[in-house]
Amino acid sequence: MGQQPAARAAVMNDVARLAGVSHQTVSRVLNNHPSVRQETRERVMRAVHQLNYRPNALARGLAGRRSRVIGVVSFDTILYGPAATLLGIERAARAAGYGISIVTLEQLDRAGMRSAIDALTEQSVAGVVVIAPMMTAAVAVHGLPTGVPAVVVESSGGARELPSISVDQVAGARLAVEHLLSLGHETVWHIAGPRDWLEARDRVDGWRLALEQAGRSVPPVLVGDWSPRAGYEIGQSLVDRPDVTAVFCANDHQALGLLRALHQRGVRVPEDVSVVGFDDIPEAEYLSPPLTTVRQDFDEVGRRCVAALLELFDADGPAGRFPHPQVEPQLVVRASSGGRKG
Amino acid sequence: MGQQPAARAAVMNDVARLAGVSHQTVSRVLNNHPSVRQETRERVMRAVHQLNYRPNALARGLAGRRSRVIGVVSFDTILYGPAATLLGIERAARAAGYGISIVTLEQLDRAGMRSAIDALTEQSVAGVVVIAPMMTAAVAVHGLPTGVPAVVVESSGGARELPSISVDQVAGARLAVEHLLSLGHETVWHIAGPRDWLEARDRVDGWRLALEQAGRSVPPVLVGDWSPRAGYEIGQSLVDRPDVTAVFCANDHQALGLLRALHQRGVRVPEDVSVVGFDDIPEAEYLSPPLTTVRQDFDEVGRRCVAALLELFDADGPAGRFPHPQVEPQLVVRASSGGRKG
DNA sequence: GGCGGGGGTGTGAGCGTTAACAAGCCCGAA
DNA sequence: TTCGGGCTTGTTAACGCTCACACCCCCGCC
Repeated sequence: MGQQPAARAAVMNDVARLAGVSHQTVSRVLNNHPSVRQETRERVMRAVHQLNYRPNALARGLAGRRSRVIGVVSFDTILYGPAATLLGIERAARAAGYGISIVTLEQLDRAGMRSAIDALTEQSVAGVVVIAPMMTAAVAVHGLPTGVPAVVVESSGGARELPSISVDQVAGARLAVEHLLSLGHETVWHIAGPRDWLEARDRVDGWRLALEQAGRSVPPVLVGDWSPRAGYEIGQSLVDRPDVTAVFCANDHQALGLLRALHQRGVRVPEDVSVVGFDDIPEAEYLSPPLTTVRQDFDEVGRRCVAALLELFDADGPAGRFPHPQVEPQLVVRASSGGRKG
Repeated sequence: MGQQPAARAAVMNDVARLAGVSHQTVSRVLNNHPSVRQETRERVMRAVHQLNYRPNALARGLAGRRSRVIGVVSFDTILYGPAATLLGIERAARAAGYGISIVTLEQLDRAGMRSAIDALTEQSVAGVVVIAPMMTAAVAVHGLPTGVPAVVVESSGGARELPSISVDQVAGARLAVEHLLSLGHETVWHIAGPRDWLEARDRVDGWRLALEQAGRSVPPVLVGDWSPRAGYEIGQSLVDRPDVTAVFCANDHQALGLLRALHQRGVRVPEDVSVVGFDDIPEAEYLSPPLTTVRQDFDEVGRRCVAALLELFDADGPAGRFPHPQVEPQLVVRASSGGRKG
C-alpha cells in the first residue's frame, strides 16, 4: 500500500467534504447520534474508510468534556501483584474503549502521589485508578483534585470517601491458616509484608483471627518486605526453632526465599515444615516443592475497577454504591503443605 | 485545605488576568521563552502558584505540534523482561518530562500491532516505543503510519528502517556458554525461547557460535515458551540422559522449571548438572540452588529508548545515528553452575 | 534629528473536535 | 389551508493552548 510520504492525515472536514455533508454530521455519525439518515451515515462511513480517517483524541478531549483515557497510578510494577493488576485494568479498559496512561511512583509519599495525579490530570484523563495499597497512599489519595473520578485498589480500611476494589485479603489469609490447621499443625507462623501495606495488614489480621478462632497461640509477627531476600533471612532465623511446623507467607516471593533457607539447612518441606504463600505467581507451581498458595484474580480486579470508574462517569455525582463487594481469593493446594510432623 | 467544590480549574487566561499580562506572555513564561523580562516572569509565576494553575496537556498538544506523551506497545507485561523494560522506559520518560500511554497486545499479529499503533496515534503521542521482540512484531511495525517517530526494543535483525535498542543477546549467550565450558563441561545444552522471538533466536545463535568456536558438538535445540512449565517438561525429558551435564536456559523462568524437574528426579545441581539462566529475575538469587544467570540492564534499555526517541524528535527527518550500540549483558555467577561431574 | 533594530509584549488566527442552537423539510392535525 | 412538531442537517461558538505576526519602546547610529 502506498504510504503517502508527507500527506497530512485526514481530518473531519476532509471527510465531510468528500461525503458532501457538514463536519457536524460526520461527528454525529462517529458518535452514533440517532438522528442521521441511514443513507447519509453510509456515505460518511465510506468517506471515512476511503481517507483512512482517525478522529483526533486530543481535539475530542478538548471539545467534549471527557477523554477516553484512564490514568493508572502504580507503585512497583515489577512486583507480581501490581503488574498483574495493571494488566487486568489495561485489558478491561481497552475492552471498554479506553486507553491507559501510567505513572509509576518511585517513592510513596504524599508529594509523589500528588504529582502523579497532577501529571495525569494535566493529561485530562477521564478517571484515575490508584494501585497503591499502602497507608501512605490511602492518605495521599485523600487530597485528589476536585472532579477527577477515582477508584482505589486496596484492602479494606483505606480511603473511605473513594470507591475501592479489593480482594478479600482477610479471607485469603484465613483460607491459608485454616488449611494448615486442618493438616494438624498446632499453630501457624506468619511472615508478613511491610507494615504500611494494607494488604499486609489484612493478611496479618486474617491469620490472627483464624488462629484465635481456633483457640491457638499466636506467634509473633515476622515482618518482611515482600522480597525473596526477606523470606530467606527470616527463614534462617526460624529454621532452628523446633516448634515451627507451618509458615504462612504474605506473598509467594517471600515463600520462595523461605523455601531456600529451609532447603539450605536440610529442613524438608512439607515433612518438617509446611509452607503456604499468597498470590500464585506463575512459577509457584514449579518451585521445589510446588507451592501451596492463595490465588488472587487480578483480571477480575481490573474489570471491577474499570466498571466502577465507568459507573462514576455516568453517576457524575460523588455517589455510587459503595462499598463494592470484595473479590474472593482461592486456595491452591500443592506439595509444600502437608501433615504435621511427628 | 478548602477544596472548592465546583470551581472550574484555572486556565491560562485567568493567570494572565491576575498577573496583568496577556495569555501569550504566560505561555512564554511556561515554555521558558527567552524574551520575557525577569520581573514579568516572576509576576506570572506568582499568579500560577496562587491559582494552582496546571496547563492543559490536551490543548497544548492540539495547538502545538508535539504532545508530551510517549506511547508504548508491549506484549506480555507479566513476563519479567517486558515488565522491567516498561518500567525502565517509564522512568526515563518521566525524567524527560514525558508521560506514558501503554497498549498491551493480546495477540501478536499484524492487525493487533496495527490497531495498537493506531490507538496511540489517535492520542497524538509524540512517539512510540515498541517492546515486542518477535518476528511478527518486526514485520508489523513496518507498516507504521507516516510521521510517528518510533523506536523498537528488540534484538538485531528485526526492522531495519527503525532505530532499535537492544541488549546484546548473542554476547549474553556466549557469556553463559563460555562460563560453562570453562568449568570443564564437554558441551552445553540449550532450552530456547519460542522460535519467533528474536531474543530467543539470538540466544540460540550465541550459544551455537560459542560451542562451534570451541570446537564442541552442538546438541539439538530444545524449544520452550519462556514458562516454568516448559522448562519443567523439557527438563523431564533431559533428566535421563547421562551426557547432559550443563544446560543454558534462555530465561530464568525456564531454568526454574528445569531445576524443579532435576530436583524431583534427585539430580543434584550443580554436582550432576549445571544450570545457567538469563534475565536475573529478583528471585534467581533465592532459588535452590541460587541461579547463575545473565543479567540485562533494563533501566539502561529504557533510558536509551527514550534518548533515541528524543533525538528523533529533534532530527525531525528519518535520519539519526543508526544502529545504536547494544547494551552489554553481564554474567552473574551463583551456585547453580559448577565443575563437570566425574 | 531621523531611522534601523532588537528586546519585550499583545493580537488574532488557528489546531480538530463537540455543543448549542437554528433552519429547512415533510408530515398530520385543526 | 395553516400551523406545530419531529426528523435531519447546517452554522457558529467554544475548548485552552501555541504560532505568526504586528506593535511599541528605547537604544545607537549616520
